[in-house]
Amino acid sequence: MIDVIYDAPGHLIRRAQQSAVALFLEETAAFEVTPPQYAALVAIAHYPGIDQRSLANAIAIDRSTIGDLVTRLELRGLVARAAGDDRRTKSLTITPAGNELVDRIAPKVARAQERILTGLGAAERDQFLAMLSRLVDIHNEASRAPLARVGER
Amino acid sequence: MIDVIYDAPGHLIRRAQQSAVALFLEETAAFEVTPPQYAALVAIAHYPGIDQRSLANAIAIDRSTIGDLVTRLELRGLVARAAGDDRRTKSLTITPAGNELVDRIAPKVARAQERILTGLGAAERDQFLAMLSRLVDIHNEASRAPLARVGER
DNA sequence: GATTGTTTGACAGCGTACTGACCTTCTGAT
DNA sequence: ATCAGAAGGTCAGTACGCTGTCAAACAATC
Repeated sequence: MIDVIYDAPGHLIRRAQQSAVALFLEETAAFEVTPPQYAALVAIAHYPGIDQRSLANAIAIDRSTIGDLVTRLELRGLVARAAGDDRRTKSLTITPAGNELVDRIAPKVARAQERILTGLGAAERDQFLAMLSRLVDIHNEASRAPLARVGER
Repeated sequence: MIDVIYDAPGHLIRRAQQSAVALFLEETAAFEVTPPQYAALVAIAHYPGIDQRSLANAIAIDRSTIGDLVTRLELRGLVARAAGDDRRTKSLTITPAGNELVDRIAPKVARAQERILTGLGAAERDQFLAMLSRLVDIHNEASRAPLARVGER
């Protein structure tokens, strides 16, 4: 038995991530959207005109990953990319099709998030999420894609 | 504020995974080994002669990912790949260099795992890991790479 | 012993994540 | 007004994770 690995927090987190994604995709299969893509759509819908860098910060995605992700959303007509006032930036807005997709997929996403916590009671869920949030917060700067809420510097 | 995303278990798990990997790589930078590669090395060391499929199952890695991963370890001389008795299989063993690397890197890995839980007290760590293990266990079959310990069917 | 079905490993193709480098554009200090 | 430095976006390269497909080898059945 290689419990050194099975009990390692990092390994457990990796496996949790695998099943969380699997559950998300299972619930939302009809829509062909990945978790990061969904996060991007929601963020763009909330912050119309946001630039790519801020979007990446808002959903904790690496700056060199966000470009391709946006391209895929753009190709599907879910997002529009225009030149910003600052000509270095791209101004992102969600299209009607994108908005409709977000509305239709939201309940499925909620169900997936619900299912991820299957097995924990109500009180445990609160504890678990509180501890997880604390860890994520503490190590926010460790990753190359620290989360920075819109408006923060 | 897009709390719909910030509070979603899936998003928190994704960010936890990002920082867990970052902490691992930070601690073990000198060795140029990724978390999955380390898990593979440990598993091969524990189960000499293991085939690729069983290795993938033992560390919860997708079957179509394990081949490339083993190739990288092989190219670095950390693992040896030979034909198995069953000629479909490849029999994997760790090399002396691989063994030495595992020995030298182990304390760094332990420190990374320790750091991942920074911010939680001793009792909280136990609770957190217990809940995380339970979730991972419940959804084991949801992912394409369910963990199956060596010897299990 | 030939057929059927399963298992192993490999591969192509897509999406995410990160590193490091680059060009363009903007900002701030002088 | 100029120039150094910073910021936004892109790209090449590497690694992981998944889907789907394929050929080779094995197993089970008849």
